[in-house]
Amino acid sequence: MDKNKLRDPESFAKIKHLLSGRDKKYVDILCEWKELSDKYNKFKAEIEQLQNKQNLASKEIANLKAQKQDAQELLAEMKNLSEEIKTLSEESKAIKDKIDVLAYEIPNIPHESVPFGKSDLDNQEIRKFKNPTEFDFSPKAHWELCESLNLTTASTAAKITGTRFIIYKNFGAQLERALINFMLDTHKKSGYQEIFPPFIVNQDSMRGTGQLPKFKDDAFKLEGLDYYLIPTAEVPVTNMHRDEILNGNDLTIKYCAYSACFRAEAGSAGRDTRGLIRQHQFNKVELVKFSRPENSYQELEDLLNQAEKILKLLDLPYRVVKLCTGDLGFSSAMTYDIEVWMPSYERYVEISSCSNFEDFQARRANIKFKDNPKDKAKFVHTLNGSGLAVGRTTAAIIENYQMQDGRIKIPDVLVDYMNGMKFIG
RNA sequence: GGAGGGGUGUCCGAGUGGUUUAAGGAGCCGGUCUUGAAAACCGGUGUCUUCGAAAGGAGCCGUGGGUUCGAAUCCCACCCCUUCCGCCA
Repeated sequence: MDKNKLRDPESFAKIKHLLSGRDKKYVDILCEWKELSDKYNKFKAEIEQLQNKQNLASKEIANLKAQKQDAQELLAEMKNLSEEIKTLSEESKAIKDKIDVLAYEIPNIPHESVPFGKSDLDNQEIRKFKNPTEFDFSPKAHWELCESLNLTTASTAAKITGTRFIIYKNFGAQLERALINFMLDTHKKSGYQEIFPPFIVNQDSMRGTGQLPKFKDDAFKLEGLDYYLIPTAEVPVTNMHRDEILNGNDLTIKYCAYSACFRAEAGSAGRDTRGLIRQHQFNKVELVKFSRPENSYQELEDLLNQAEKILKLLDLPYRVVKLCTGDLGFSSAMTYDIEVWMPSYERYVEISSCSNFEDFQARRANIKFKDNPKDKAKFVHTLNGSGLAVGRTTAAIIENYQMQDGRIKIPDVLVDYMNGMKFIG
């Protein structure tokens, strides 16, 4: 939280207004947080004054001892002072702990341009690419096609692991792999540096990008260890620069990374149970940027275009929506979702989420930059977006590219990645 | 998994209770000298938080506790790096 913005009454009012777009309760938390912060600062000032006294006396004691003089009186006095400081420190630490807990409860402040709204129904459609696919036969759902073409098996996955896991087989496995390579190659050509990160991270990393402490039920934690399975490559890749001061000349830094993603999906039991749409483990290619604050919204537009490029090259119908305040993720200041047309659902389904976190993650992860060694370090802005969710892309291709005879046409850009194959089936 | 060594500023590195205001060196910035450069010499050079108009104060030697009037230094726990052994794709 930027304290300078809270100090100015006008911008404080604005922040409260924007936060209320998410939920009124956050305004209360913010106010409580601010009150405690002020209180804590007063404590701290008082303690520091006493510490100064202590430091000065300490030197005097050293001098007295060096000159073999008696320091008993001063020592006794300092003992009392030491006790006093200890008591005050304990009190102030209790306040600080409360402040920290509250701080992690407060979501990012939505950008001014984010539409106010309660749910995904209030999201704003920005643009559309192609019209929903029309068929002159009755199209099948991807889970049916996967079954008939022997591309996946959910039942075997259920045996070896459990529900909401999938095994890709044969050309299904190959299509998934082809898409990963196609996506990474495409992003790399656009200047994104390729990263292959660990799929397990520590608690500090989960905290740095905002997954913890608030959303711990959504994550898989390794038993007895301070390790978590990553819910997205955003976590390891953003945290690569945790506790660093970057050279301003190196910005904007652009990364792309493939990873498996692991999500407990707490609270979504029963939704999208069939097919590839909602799994505990799925593949994703992620785009991550570290930007100068003044450029971050232009960078968001570019990031969005980069993600859209994949769908355009695959020639899949999609639309872009701007999320409203009520649908906005906890850490994000502004988010565009890209939704692909899914014939079996007869609606658009999220396939990418592109967000500007401004300095929200940078503050938690302590990522700064400076142009000159003598400058004061400033927080970077972090951004990321899926480019794209691979499993959902596979599903979208299977459904949108299906033919009456039950075969699936391979999108032109993928033919080389499929060793020249033009159809599945 | 076992045994050892280590973590100090941008880097190397000294420092085992009190002028440590973290020595010294390298690098970097500025200056002197020089036709220019190098060398030499002189000066400067970490970061974060908070109070403050400023001066200044406080914190930071891997992290968190503890002992003490006072901790880089002593004690406890943890993390990370590294070497050797074991295991292993």
